[in-house]
Order: sequence, then C-alpha cells, then structure tokens
Amino acid sequence: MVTIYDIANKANVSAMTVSRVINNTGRVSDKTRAKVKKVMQELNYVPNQMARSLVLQQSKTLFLLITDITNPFYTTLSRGAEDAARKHGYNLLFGNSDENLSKESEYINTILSTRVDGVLLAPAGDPSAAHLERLLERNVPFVLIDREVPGIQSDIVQGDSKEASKKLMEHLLSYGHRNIALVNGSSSISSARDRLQGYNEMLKLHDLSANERYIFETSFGPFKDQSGLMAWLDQLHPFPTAFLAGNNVLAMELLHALRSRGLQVPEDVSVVCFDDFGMYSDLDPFITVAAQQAYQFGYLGMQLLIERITDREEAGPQKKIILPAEIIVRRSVKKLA
Amino acid sequence: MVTIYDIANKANVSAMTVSRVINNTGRVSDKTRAKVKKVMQELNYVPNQMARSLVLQQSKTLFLLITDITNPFYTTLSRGAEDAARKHGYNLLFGNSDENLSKESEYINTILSTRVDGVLLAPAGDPSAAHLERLLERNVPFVLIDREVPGIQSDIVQGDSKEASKKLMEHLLSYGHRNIALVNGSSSISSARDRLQGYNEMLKLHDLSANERYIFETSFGPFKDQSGLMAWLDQLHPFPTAFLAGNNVLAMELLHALRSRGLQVPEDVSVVCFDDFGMYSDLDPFITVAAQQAYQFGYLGMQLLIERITDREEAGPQKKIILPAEIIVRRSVKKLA
DNA sequence: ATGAAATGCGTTATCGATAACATTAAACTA
DNA sequence: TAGTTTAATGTTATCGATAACGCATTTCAT
Repeated sequence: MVTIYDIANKANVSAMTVSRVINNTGRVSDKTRAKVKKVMQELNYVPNQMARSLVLQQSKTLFLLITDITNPFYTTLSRGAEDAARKHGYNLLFGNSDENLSKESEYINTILSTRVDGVLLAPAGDPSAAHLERLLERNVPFVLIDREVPGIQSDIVQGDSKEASKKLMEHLLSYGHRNIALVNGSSSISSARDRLQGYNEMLKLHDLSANERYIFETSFGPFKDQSGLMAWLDQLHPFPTAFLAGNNVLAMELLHALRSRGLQVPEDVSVVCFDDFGMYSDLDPFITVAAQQAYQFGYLGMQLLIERITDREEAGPQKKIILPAEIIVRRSVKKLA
Repeated sequence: MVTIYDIANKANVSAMTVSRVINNTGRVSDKTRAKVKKVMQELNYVPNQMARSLVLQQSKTLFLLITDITNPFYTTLSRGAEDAARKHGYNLLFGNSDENLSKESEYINTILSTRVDGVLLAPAGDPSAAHLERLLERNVPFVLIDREVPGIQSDIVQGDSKEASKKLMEHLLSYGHRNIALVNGSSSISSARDRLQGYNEMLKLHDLSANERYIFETSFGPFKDQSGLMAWLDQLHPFPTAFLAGNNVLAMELLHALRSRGLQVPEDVSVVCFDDFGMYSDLDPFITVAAQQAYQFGYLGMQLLIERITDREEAGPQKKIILPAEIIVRRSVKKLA
C-alpha cells in the first residue's frame, strides 16, 4: 500500500511537505504543491486513517449502539444518525444490544478499545448505568436516546412519552373505552415507566380504577414466542375493549395474538401504540399511533454528540431535547356506543 | 488514557512483556503474568486497537455497504451480517448508498482510508464496477450481495431471482391472471434483470404476448413521490388484473397508488412481490411474496468475506451462493373465474 | 546595504502497540 | 564443572501519519 513516504520520495520532498499538502496546513509553494498532488494522483494515494488517528488521538468514528435495528423506530433513527455523522465527516460503527445487558457490556468493551470519539446509545435499561460509568471514567462522550438512566448525567434526546401516552389514552377514552389494557416494555426502562405513568394518570383523571391485571410488562422486543402474552390474555376478565401497546413491536405481537384468538381489529378490539410503521403505515388495520420523530432522534442525537466532541473544552451544561409525538388517528379504534 | 507503558512501569517490566501477557504469546512466568494482570486491572487498562491495527496491518473492522437499511430486506440482512462479524471478532462500519452511485463512491473512499479488512456490499448497479475496481486495485477483499456486476469476479450471495420470479408468475397464472404487469427496479441491476427475465419467460411459456406498456422500470427505492407510478398506471389499458413488484418497497408504493385510485387488493387487483415484510407480514392485505432469506444473505456473505480475509494466501476460486426464495401464498391474489 | 521578518521546507520525536532480535539467568547435560 | 539449552525478559525498529521546532532563503523596510 502506498504511503506518504512513497509520495515524498517520488516527489523529492519530505513526508512533512506531503502531509502539509494533504491537510492544507502550513506553507507550501504552489510549485511543490502541484508536484506533490500530481504524484499522489499517479500513485493513487489514500491517507491511512489509522495512522492519523493514532497521532491525532481521534478516530473520526462514532458508535451507534441501539437495541434492535429491526425495530422500525431504530431503523429510521439510524438513518438520521448516519446522515448527521456523515455530514460532519464521521464514520459510524454500529451494534444491536437486543435489550441485553451482557451484549451491551461487550459492546462497551469494543467501544473502549476502538477509541471511537463518541457514542450514541439507547441503553438497555437502568442497570446500564454501570456501563455508562465506564464511559464516563474514560471520558468517552456519549448521548442517550429514548431512555434516561437514573444517576447518569448526560445529553439526551427523548420522546415525551408520558404526554403521548396520555394523548393515546385520551383518544381511547373519548371513543368510549373504559377497559383499557397496557402491554409495555420492561419497567427498568425509563420510557416504559413514563408510558405507564401516562396510562395511570389518565385512568385516575377519569375516575377509573387501575386494574393490575390489565398491565402486562414484557420486553420491547425482539420476541421469541407468544406464550406469555397469550397466557396473560387468557386471564383477562372482563376482556378489555382496547389495548395500548408500548411500541410497535409489541403492537404487532399483540395483533398476532388477538388474531389467533379470532378477534378482529377494530371490530372486536381496539389497539393503539407508540411509534409509527414507516412505509407499512397504511396496511390494514391502519393502526392509530403516537408517531415519534425517529429520524430526528438519530439526527439530533448525533448533533449533540458531535457538539460535545467538538467543544470538549467549554463543555456547556447537559442538554435535553424532548421531541413530542404526533398522534395519527387511523382506524384501529372503534367508537363504542 | 492508560497505555501499555503505564502498565509496564507500574509492574516493573517492559512493554513487551505486557504485550505478551495481553496476547498470550511468547513466554512469561506465572509470577510476572499475575503481577501484570493485577496492574492492568487496577489501572483499568484497555488496549488501543488503533495502535494495534497500525502495526498488525489489519483493523479487525469490516464495512457493510447497503442501499437502504430502511428496506426490511436489508434490515434483516444487516442483522445476519452483524452476527457473523461479531462471532469472528470483527467490528462493523456501515453506510447506505441509497442506490446512488456518487454516494457509493464516497463510501468507497472512506473504505479505502479506514483500511477496513473487507467489505460486504450490495452494489448500486452495473456502473459500480468502477468502484469495485478500486477495491481490487488495492487488494481489499469484498463480497457482493444480491447483485452481480458484469466484469467483476468475486464471491457473491445471490437470490435465485429468475426462478422466484417464475414461481410468482406461475402462481398468478394458475389463478387465471393473464394481464400481468411488472413494477421493477433499474435494469442496471442484475437482480432486476433476472426478475424481468423470469417474468418474460413465463409469459412466453403461456403464449402470452409481452406488452411493453405493462412494464414499469423505476428504482428499488427509496421513493420521493408517486407521480411516475401514477402516470404509468393511467396509461394502462386494459388495466392489469395482477401486478408483480420487484421488491417490497415497490409493492408498498404500488399498494398506495392503487388505493388512491380506489382499488382494493385482492378484490379489484392482485399483487405479489419479492421479499417478505418481517413482522408486518400478517397485516392486511397479507401479500403473497417470494420471501428471500435476508438474514442468510448477510450471515453467509459475511462468512465468505471472513474466509477470504483469513485465507488470503490460498485464495480458492470465487464462490457463489444462490439462495432460493420461498413463495408464501397469502391472500393478495384473487382467483379469477 | 543590512538586519528583521516572512517563507518554504526538513528533522526529529511521538502516538501505542508488536515483531524480531538480543541478552541474561536458570536448568540441564555429559 | 564447563558448556549447552531453554526459559524469561528486555531493546530496538517499525507501522504511517502529524506536531514542534529548526534552518536556510527570500523579501522587505529603513
């Protein structure tokens, strides 16, 4: 592979001069510059980023650690992250934690050893605090997305989960629903807690008693089997007229389970959920959703991260961006008499 | 950041000895080994992968270049790729070309400068040959996925597009359809050509004349607007009773367009397509598809790539893996009288 | 015309690791 | 016991770039 020295030799200058030409730093006469550039062209020279990183102490690489790229929320988010990263000349490493703490921990290892300049991550849950501490210890900038972690100060891009949850409930309530069940992610995840809180608050506001049985706490996905969900559905009485799902993966699982019980949406049961379905949004049954600005989560998160990295010195106060969700009413909710 | 020298100093040994302990190479007495390990623990040492890469001339990083992670085929594929890469201790950089040659070219630049050990890529089309040549020149191993590029020899994981196309056609024909239209990706893409070929061959086999008007060639996505598609639909007469879509993005676009014309699937028109819909597969209208083994595309592709990298010396002949698609009959096709 | 400032370029050290060779000390052999 | 292995560790060079400093030449001002 051709190096800066090969260029230097062939152009009869020092490596330093070549470096100056490449980076447009220091002083180089026009004649020398032209000569060096010509040789670089001839030899098809491409600078070695690894060597650069080593001496500059920055890799120009960021890490995107999400839970599951297969979840459309994260798929779209990753596009936002990629676009923002590229715009600022950063490369992007990525990994899926599958909401799994030990997998997350492994990725923290590779993050530390690869010396990336920063990390954008959706933590698996509250216990992720230990992982984040490791980043803090070593001064690796990071920005959280979607989920807070108690005890950890950092920049963060969040959805207004509680508010959106209330709006979805409001929608269901206004359509006459009173028996509303919640299928939610793990309560060790802040956004799941917020969604639960919104759910509870709206029940209380409408003087409805909270039925413990109506709440099913599981994982935000991905799913292996439906037995847990089915068992939960079996013990529901009276059977809810409506369901609120904590994200779209849960909504799809729920839909599947309901269908296998012979229930149609919206004729027999109503369903609403968090997160839109991307290009599938207009497939039946046109689920009513709280559409989060997935792309913006990624784009803005990346921007915060890059700002942190760039202004490392005058590190301002932690920033928190809260993105509201948009309630998109489709036809998965039936109006009750 | 703590380096190998900090460890060496504190443990009263040379950096080389520390390196030996880290990599389990050479000879180190048990006593020294224990001492070094203890110090590494105390100082929370994590080796600098960049420094390693520079001297070892390998980055332990691969690049996954796809066209659009938002397309469920590539989403799933990327999981396969990630899993295989991790299994062998490789990190994964990634990028989306959006089927755009100049974006692809930019990514080739970063691929070359980051000195990744290899690349798994879905080329934007036949003109990608120029980009691949650049990789060949510099001896960067790569494996193609989904699409061949004329003039380029390489390992590849492909779907059996022609065969799957024929099967989908067979399905439509057996249901009585005779006026079948094709919405396809760019003919500069080998898989699009194969799909077209399967389509044509089946028409011929059934003595049906190929109607030029029935073929719409566009991009595999992502889409900005539907005007082209709508205009094409407008000029179709007789209006087809069935459509074959070259991938699922096109199917969704088509569905959308048909709906805005007031047509229901399958009551008014039938639709089949390539690629399954992941977790959305059982949303109405339950499209009949040729499901490709997306995960395997990624997983096997990565494996081929890693083999190439590992056995660089005794580089065997190019390998070609062809994965059959599975036709999953749902209910988007109407049986004609 | 002469000292000061500016220009153009080179030298050396460095980033953090590992390979290859060198050296010392211990263990073994005859 | 002297000589030879072998085990354990250290030294030096290197990967490919850039920073910091140094040294000639020009150019400029007075």
